[in-house]
Amino acid sequence: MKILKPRFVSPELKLLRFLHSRMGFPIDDLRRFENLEKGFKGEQQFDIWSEDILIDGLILNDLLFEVNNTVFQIDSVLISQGTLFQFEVKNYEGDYYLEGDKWFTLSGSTIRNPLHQLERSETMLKQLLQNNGYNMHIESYLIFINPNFHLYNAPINPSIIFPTQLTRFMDKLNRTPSKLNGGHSKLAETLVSKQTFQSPYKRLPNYDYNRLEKGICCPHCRTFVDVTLKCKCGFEEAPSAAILRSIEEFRWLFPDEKITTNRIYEWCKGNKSIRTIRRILANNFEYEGYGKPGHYIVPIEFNRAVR
DNA sequence: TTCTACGATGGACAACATAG
DNA sequence: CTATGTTGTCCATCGTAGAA
Repeated sequence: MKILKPRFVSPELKLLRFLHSRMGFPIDDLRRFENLEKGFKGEQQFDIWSEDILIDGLILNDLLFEVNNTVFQIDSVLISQGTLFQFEVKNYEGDYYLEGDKWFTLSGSTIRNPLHQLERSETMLKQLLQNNGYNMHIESYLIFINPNFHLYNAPINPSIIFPTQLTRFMDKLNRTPSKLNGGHSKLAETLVSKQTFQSPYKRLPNYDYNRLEKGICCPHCRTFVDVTLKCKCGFEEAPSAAILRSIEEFRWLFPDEKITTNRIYEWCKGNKSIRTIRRILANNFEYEGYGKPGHYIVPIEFNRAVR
């Protein structure tokens, strides 16, 4: 098994992390942030689990497509010789129950039926493949990755893989006969190239520069560090690395703002002298202009998703 | 161990470029 | 013109790696 497209923190989650350390969130945004964070943890767990897939196959993670003006996302795809496996990973924790085809948490709040979500993406995926001249057999699975998940009134549905079934499901996957050829790589490339991009900025809470807390955040625990750049969590960082990381955060949060020495000095809230900031900027980036309109050219690592 | 040299840092200040 | 922001230079201080 080969991972053709690894999983990264999504731009939106990245932005939310940057923002969350610097401002309070309205309750809806906070929930959304926590859900994304939890979902990502689940996907990471799934990635660890999927390392044991030993068949000749290709894995593509986090695919985002648009078919018929509808956007859908797939957590993970495994291309084998005869079958394209689609995995929707859920990191649900605790007790849930089913009434008919309605899903509830034990406290009684209703959640979106993940099976509908799964069927929907299978339909769309099938169509996407057909549009591109493929007619591959698709199998979709809903993977509950968290061992502390339980579903009362669970139906007998082979598309659902509960935590206790993960090992046997893996065995089953590994018994899938599979020998890939160039066509499969072509299919994988097609899928990667047919992706769509969504602006990560649309669904963020409102924020403005003046109301964000300034300073340098520890990349691990996301709390502010003091002038020593030694975090309470034990993480320690070289000055230039810390400043460059902070510039990166600023760049993500304010893609249209010009990067100047003073701006970054203020953003890092005097953790380092303005002279040091300038030196680090000058050592790492091109400078354009002079005086008031002068600024550094800091490349942004994503260019299709901006705005 | 102590000493030394060097690079990184930071303060002060003058010179320069541009917006308004 | 002034205000703002950047650059370059000079110089003192600090921490540390390597020499003595």
